Amino acid sequence: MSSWEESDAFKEAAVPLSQQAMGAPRGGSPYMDGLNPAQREAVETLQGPVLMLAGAGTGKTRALTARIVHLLRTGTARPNEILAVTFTNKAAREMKMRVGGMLGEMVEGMPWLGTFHSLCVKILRRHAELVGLKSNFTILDTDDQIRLLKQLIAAEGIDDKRWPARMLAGLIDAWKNRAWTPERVPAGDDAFNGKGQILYAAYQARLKTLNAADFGDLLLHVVTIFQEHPDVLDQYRRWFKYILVDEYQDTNVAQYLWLRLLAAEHKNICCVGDDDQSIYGWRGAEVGNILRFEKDFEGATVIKLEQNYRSTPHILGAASGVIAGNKTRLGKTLWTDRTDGDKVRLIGHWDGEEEARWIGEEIENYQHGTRGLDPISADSMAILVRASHQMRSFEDRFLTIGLPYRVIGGPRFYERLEIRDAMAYFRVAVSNDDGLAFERIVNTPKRGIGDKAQQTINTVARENGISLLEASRHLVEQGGLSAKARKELGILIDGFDRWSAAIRAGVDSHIEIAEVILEESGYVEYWQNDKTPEAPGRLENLKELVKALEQFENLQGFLEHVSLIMENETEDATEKVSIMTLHGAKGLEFPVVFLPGWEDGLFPSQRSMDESGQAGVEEERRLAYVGITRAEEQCTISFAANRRVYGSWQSSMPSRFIDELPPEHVEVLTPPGLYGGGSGYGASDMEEKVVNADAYNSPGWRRMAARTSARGLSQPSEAKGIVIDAQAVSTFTLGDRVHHKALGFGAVVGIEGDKLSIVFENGGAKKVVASFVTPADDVPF
DNA sequence: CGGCATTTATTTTTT
DNA sequence: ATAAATGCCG
Repeated sequence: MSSWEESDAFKEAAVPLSQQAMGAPRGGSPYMDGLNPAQREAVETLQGPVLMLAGAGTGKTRALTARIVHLLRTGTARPNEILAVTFTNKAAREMKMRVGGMLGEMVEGMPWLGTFHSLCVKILRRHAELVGLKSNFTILDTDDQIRLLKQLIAAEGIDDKRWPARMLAGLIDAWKNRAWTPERVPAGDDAFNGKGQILYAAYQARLKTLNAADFGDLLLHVVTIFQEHPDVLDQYRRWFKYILVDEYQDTNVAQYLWLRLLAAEHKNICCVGDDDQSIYGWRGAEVGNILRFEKDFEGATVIKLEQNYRSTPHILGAASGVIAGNKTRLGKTLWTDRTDGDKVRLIGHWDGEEEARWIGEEIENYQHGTRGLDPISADSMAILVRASHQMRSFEDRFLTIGLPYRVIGGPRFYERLEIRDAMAYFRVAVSNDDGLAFERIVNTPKRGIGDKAQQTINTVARENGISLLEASRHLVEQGGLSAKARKELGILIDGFDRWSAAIRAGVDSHIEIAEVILEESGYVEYWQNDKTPEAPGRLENLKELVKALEQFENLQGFLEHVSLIMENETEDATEKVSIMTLHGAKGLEFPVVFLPGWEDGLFPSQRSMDESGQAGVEEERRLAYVGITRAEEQCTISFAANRRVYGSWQSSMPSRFIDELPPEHVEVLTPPGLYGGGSGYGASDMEEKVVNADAYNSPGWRRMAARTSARGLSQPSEAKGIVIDAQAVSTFTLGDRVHHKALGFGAVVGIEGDKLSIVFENGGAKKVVASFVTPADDVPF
C-alpha cells in the first residue's frame, strides 16, 4: 500500500507485539490505547445517534475502526449485525483491513461493510422481483447508459445535437440522487425540452425489459423497496443493530433516505464526516444532511474531533483561516500540540510554465535536502490542482527534466475502451441475451455490419421478442442482410456458440476461454494492426485484464464484481511525485504539498461561481481547505499572472482565497525569475521588503493584473517579470540617473514594466528590476 | 461502409 | 491548442 495513507494513525495504533499475541488483554482494550478523550467518547458512545464531526487529520478512520472493534469486543454486536458504509471500495477495503488488524488473527468477515452501491446490490439481488427485475440483473456502465438513451431520444424524435444523451443522463442521475422515480419528478419540470420526465420513464421501462439497473438505480430501487414493502424493511431494520457511515457529508438524498429508513428501529447510527470537506455538491451530495443531523436524529450526541495529528501549526492555521470565510458550517477549531514547522509558502509567477518550472526545481531541492531539511522522497510529494488540464504543464516539465511522476485519477482501468470491449465479449459469451454488450461489439472490430444492418437486427429482435444474438442468427439463416454482413455475422455467432459452450462445459479454465475469445474474435488482431500510439498500451491492458481474471473463480464472478469495482492500483517501485486533482486528494496526506493555480476564475472556478453563486464559492473554499490540510510539513501555494487557456493567453488575479490566508502563517517568496538575469545581490533585501509590505495582501498585484490585462497581454514572452512593488515603476523616467548597489551609477535608457534598461558608467548595460536601483540623488555619499 | 474534414467543447468523479 | 465527435463524400 502507498506509504502516504494515514500513516500517522497506523503509527499510533501500534500495540506491543506481546499484547497482540495475548489476544484480549486483561482489563485493557489495546484498540483504545492512545485515543484522545474525544476519540474515546466517539468509540464508547454506542447507543443512540452519534455524529462524529472529524476535522481533517484528526484520526477519524482510526476512531471509526476502533468503534467497530469495540462493538465486537464488548459483545455488543456480532459482525453481521453491523452495517458499515463507505463511499469508495478503497475506503471499504482499508477499513476491513484495519478492523482485521485490530482484532488480531480472528478476522471474522464483516459481511455488511462496503460501499453504498455494493451493499445495495446485495440487498437488491434478494428482492429484485419487487421492482420488476430478476435477481441476476446486470449493472450498466455509463457507456451502456448513453447508448440506450441515444436510442430513446431518437425514438422520441428529438434532435440529439441540441439535446445530447449525456445531458439527459446527467439529469436522470440527478433525479435518482434525489430518490425521484419518474412519477416523483415534479409535474411541470420541463427539463430537457419538456420531455425529460417522459424519457426518464421510458428509460426505466427499457431497463426493466433488459433486466438491468444503472448505478443510481441500485440505491433508488432499494429505497423504493423499503418504502413500499414494510415487511422487507423491517427485516433489515432488525438485522442492522449498529450502523456506521463514513464521509457523511458526501451523502445524497437517496443515501440519506436509505440510512434513515434503516436506522429508524435501533437508532444506533454513527455518522462520521466533516462539513468543511464537503466537495461533491455538484454530483448530488447534500451538505445539508450533515448540518441537519441533530434535527434528523433526535437526541443525537455530537462529538467533535479537533486535535489534528497531521499538520504543522502554520499549515493548520492557514487552512483554518481560509475555511473561516464560510458561513454555512458547524464550526470546528482544529488544533495541534506540535510547535515546529515552516509557514505556508506563497509565490507568484509570470505564467503557468514558469510555475511548473519553479515547482520542478523545488521538488528537486526537497529531494536533495534544502533549507536544512532532510532529503525527502518524491513519493512524499504531491501537486494538487483544481482542474485536470492543469496537470499538463507539470507533466511536460517533469518529462523534460526527467522527474518521475504519477498521475492519479486518470481514466480508470475498467473504463478504458479496450477493457469495456473485451468485457462486452465476455458478457455476451456468458449470457447470450445481453443486448447492450452485443451491440457494443457486433461491429468491433469492423465487420462490415454497419448502422443499417444493426437496425435490421434490432427490428427483427423486437418484432419477435428475441435477443439480438438470436435475431442475428435468424437473419443469417433466413437471409435479409447483405452478403458480407451475413457472412461476418455468421462467423461471430459461431464464435459465441463455441465460447458459450466452452464456458458451460467447464473443461477449460475461464482464463483460457477469455484468451480464446479475444483471439478468435479478432479483437487482439484489431489492435495489433492499429498503428496509433495508444495501440501497444491497449494490448498491454488486455493482457492485464486476463491476468486480473486469475483472482476470480469464473467469468460470471468476474463480471459480477467488476461493474462495482474500479481498480486503479498499478504501483511500481520507482519513487514518484503524485499529480492529482484536489478532489482526488481527499483522504490522502503528503509531507510536501504544492497547490498551484490559485487564480480567480480557475480556483475558485468561474463555472462553479456562475452556476452556484455564493454556495459555489463556499464549496470551492472547502476545496482550498482540503488542499491545504493534505500537507503534513510543507505547503506551497502558487499562482500565475498569465496562463494559456484554450489556446489564447489570459491574465488573471490571484485567488481571493489567497487574501484569506492569515498573514502570520504565510511566508511570501519571490520567484528567482525576478532578478532579470542579473546578479543575485539584494535578493534577501528584496524578499524582506516584500514580506514587510505584505505584498500579496496589497493592491500591488491587483494593479499589476489590471494594468497588464488592459494592455492586452498577447505576447507574454515579450516582458517576463513581475511587478511586486508598483510604486517602483512610476519612480523612474527615461534618462534618469540611478544607482545600483552592485553595479554603481548609470542612466535609464528603457522601461519595460518594472524593468529598467540601464547603461552603467562602468561600461555595462543591463536590465534590472526597478526596485534594485535608487535615484542617484538619494544615494548618500 | 469507411476515411478524412470540419466542428465543437473544454471543472471536479465515484459507483 | 487540442481532442473528440460529427458530417460528408467516395
